[in-house]
Formats: sequence, structure tokens, C-alpha cells
Amino acid sequence: MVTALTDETDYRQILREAGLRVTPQRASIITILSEADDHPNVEDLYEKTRALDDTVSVATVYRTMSVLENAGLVRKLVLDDAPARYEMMPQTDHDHLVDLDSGDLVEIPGTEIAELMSRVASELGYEIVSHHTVIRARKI
Amino acid sequence: MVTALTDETDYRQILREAGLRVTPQRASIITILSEADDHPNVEDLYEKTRALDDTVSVATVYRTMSVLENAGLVRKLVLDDAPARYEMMPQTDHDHLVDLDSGDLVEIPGTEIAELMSRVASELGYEIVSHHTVIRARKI
DNA sequence: TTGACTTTTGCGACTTATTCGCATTTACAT
DNA sequence: ATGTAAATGCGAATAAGTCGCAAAAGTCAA
Repeated sequence: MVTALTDETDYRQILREAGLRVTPQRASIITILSEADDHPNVEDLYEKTRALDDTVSVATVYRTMSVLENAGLVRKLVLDDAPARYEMMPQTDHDHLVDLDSGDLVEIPGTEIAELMSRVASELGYEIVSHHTVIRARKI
Repeated sequence: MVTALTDETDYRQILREAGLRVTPQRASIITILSEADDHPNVEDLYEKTRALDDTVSVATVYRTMSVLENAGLVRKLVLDDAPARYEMMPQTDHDHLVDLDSGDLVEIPGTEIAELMSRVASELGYEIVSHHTVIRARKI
């Protein structure tokens, strides 16, 4: 992974700038989440991280997700009927679609949705903090 | 409420057509939800319905919401950090914005969002079952 | 380097929204 | 009227996520 070093430096700096500490647990969890190509939930993260670093506890995974979300490093996906799932904050913005038959979470590329949200919110006099879109759909 | 009778007939018919029974509990809960101008959660619904009909239990409110959601009569709004809230399926489609300062749930009028969702989903070969958009925002 | 200070951690207990099992009741088709 | 499957109330159970606390460990200044 060529970008690993850069990413790593990034998150370390971002944490420090936010007055947060860079702990081995946070490092391990971020490594695992960065390498994940699905959208793991806390249980997934906990198990995978454990294999790499058996000092992490579930509570820390929860706390870390919350910390990283506030720091803007991680995005939380709140589903209807399943535990929350997470992804590293994407460079290329996208939204999500749940395939109801397979349960897969499919990424919707493009910024159109986000742009529309911003426009619509500003028409109401609001400034978006985050927007959360989940489409539940079936293959045609 | 002039439309009450019509609405009432509607939901009775819809329930029956779906092979579901019209029970007094369901009737009471639907009445309360129809009259609500906010987006009540189960606890709200339970308390208000109780005042009208003390035979309903919390479990029934939960079950009724689920039944009505499946029947397409009710929409469930899944928030991040609070119990789910409900509204009668709106004629005029809209989405929702959470005012982070007041906690209010603001309706976003218009069908633009829904239309974009449909388009985007069909570009990926999907047909939307439901879409769920929540914008978290602050007043400018 | 060493402390001092404060954050973070693991652990297990706790909370809270929601679901479930079961015995009883009830809507509705016949 | 009656049979039958669906719905109900109740309380117990589940599951995701949070919290309190004492111990451990980053960070910063000297």
C-alpha cells in the first residue's frame, strides 16, 4: 500500500491537532478500517483488530469510532435494522445503497446527491453538518 | 377534521387488502399518528394513544408501526442517536433535516431528492424500495 | 530523561430501544 | 353463531451502545 505512510502521518497529525492522543489501539483500529474494502461494523472491526493487536477492547472500538467521527476522519453509516457501519472518510464523496436481497452496501459514486442536499438545506437557511442517505433497493 | 373519515376508510381498506385486521388498537394508534404534526416516537405515540384507549400496550405500538410501515401507510425515520420517529406516509413527498441546535425535525419539501435517488439507483441497475435521507444541519 | 498531568484504556456493569414467547382474546369469513 | 388464524398484553429477553472506575500510558515542559 503506497499511500499507507502518508495516510498514517495524516491521521496522526489530525488527531494531535485535535488535542487527541495517538495510541496503539487507535493506530491498529485505523489500520484495519483503512484496509477494509467493505463497511465494517464494530464487531467486525473488533475481531479483525484483535488479530493484529490483542490489547483492544470493544469499548475502545466504540470510543475510537466516535472520536474519529468527530475528528472528521471516519464516516458512520446508520442503517435501519443493523448495527452502524463505518468507513474512512472518503476523498471521493459518495452515498450508499443497501441491496435488500444480498444485504450488500453498494457505494453510489458522484457528488450529485451531496450537492443537492447542500442546495436544499441552504434554501431553508441551514448549513449542512452531515448528511446521511441510505437507499434501500433491489436489483432490477 | 374533514378528511378524517376518508383517511379512516382508506387505512381500513388498505389493511384489509393486505390481509391484516382492523383492530381498535390499530385504529387508535393511527388516529393519534394522523393528528400529530410533529414526528412522534413510540413513546410519544404510546402515551398519547393511552389517553384515548387504555388497552394499548407499548409492544402493540411497536408492532403496529412495523405493520403499517410494511403496508406502506407509515414512514419510519431512523435517526442516529434517538429512537425512531414516525409519520403517516405523506402525499407530498419530502425528506428531513435535523436541526442540531434545537433537535427539531424539519421537513424538506419537494420531490427533487426522491427523483435524484431514483435516477441514481436505476443507473446502478437498482429499483428503489425506500430511501432515507436525513440531513443534520445548523441554522446559518 | 524524568516527572507531572491528563487522556485513554479494559473491564464489567448498565442503559435503552426494540423484539419475543406465550397464554388469552378477538376480528372476520363462513 | 362458530372456527380459526391473527393480534394482543405482559413481562422477560436481546442487542447495540454507553459509563464508572481504577490502572496504564501518551505528551509536554523542564
